[in-house]
Amino acid sequence: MGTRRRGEELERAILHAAAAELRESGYSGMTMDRVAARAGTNKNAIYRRWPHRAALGIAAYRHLSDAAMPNPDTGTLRGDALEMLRRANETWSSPHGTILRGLLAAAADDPELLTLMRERSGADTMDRAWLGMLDRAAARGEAPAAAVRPRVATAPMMLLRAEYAMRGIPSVPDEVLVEIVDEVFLPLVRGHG
Amino acid sequence: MGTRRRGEELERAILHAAAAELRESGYSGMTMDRVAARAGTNKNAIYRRWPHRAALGIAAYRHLSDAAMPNPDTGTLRGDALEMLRRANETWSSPHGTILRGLLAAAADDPELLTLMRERSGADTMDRAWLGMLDRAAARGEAPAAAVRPRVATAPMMLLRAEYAMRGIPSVPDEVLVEIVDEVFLPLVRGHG
DNA sequence: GCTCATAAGGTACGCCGCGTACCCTACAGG
DNA sequence: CCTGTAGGGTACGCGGCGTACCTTATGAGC
Repeated sequence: MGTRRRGEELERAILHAAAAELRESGYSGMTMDRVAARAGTNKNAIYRRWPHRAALGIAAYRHLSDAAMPNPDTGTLRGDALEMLRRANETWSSPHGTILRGLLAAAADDPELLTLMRERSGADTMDRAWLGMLDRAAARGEAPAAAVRPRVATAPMMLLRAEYAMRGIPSVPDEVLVEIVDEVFLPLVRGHG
Repeated sequence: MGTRRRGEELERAILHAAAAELRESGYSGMTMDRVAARAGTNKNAIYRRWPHRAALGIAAYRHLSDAAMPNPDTGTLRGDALEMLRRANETWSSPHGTILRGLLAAAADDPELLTLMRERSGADTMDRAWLGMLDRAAARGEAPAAAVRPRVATAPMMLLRAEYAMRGIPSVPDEVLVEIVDEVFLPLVRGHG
């Protein structure tokens, strides 16, 4: 039977299969044998490309989510912040996020993987978006200029992340997001005046 | 040879061995066979008491750390907060903390284990300590009464936790703790006026 | 077209770790 | 003294990762 796949085509097939496994079984359930079987190939082809399961997991996750970065502009700082948190919450509580958390958990005792993850999960982009948002609010006179600081900008996402880590899993209720904004973020911004 | 250990004695021996393995190899390196060998017994005795590795890990961790809860009273809110963060940072960056993080990572996709962990890791006690601290500050007139809220009280620890999750591992530098206090916690409290 | 290095496919295997089964042996308590 | 219970010893099944080794297609270069 002709047509033996090669190079890029095969690579995409593997990533596709790995992503599907991730979706269905999470990272801890993604086995190399099943990925190989599903991609209609064998483990050799995989190990020739990625050194170990974790690397494949990360690559597949990236392939799975090319999440566009939000940049809301509701006109008020409160609205923008809430919107950002809600989108993040949606992303993280989706199957997507479950996978991401699984990966993170697996990477927790492997610094190398952790940095790989951070690079590829767009955390930096996210932080910059928050800072930009704060900056626009300051320009509108809605926030003191002194509040435009990384620590302030990243605080809400940090809190959301921590909330996920605390609760077992699925989704953080919307009230919590509102609390983070109204009881922490906005007072925090105000407090910098 | 006489003296075959039984019941509680044996149980303690197992926990002791498991704790030692945790210390030396972390959770991911703690194998049942080695725990059994080190305790001078066999896996049967272990599985008769704990249903799986994770349960033993948690029990051993608890056995390992009966961490006393701090309750600093430096006279200022800033001093108290910094002290609390520093102690937490010390705990978490010690071998102890590494183990705890390993356990947490392992428990990440198992809600049952997560709740078990939370119960036993004294997170609630910690939160109450922070709230008490805030309350005393309010009583001294150092903080507005409106700032005495759980979300506010737990924010610094949440941020520290998130900081650990972000960076690969070991210890969060002291400057970060200071930033959390000066750029987030204190402005946040002030902002509730 | 032919040749040949290269990459894919097939398969089996080593290793390790978890959890279980089975049988033997000490020991406590009646 | 006898017996049930719990500990000890050992072996094993299973699954998953990563590796080894050989066979087979394929496309690039002559």
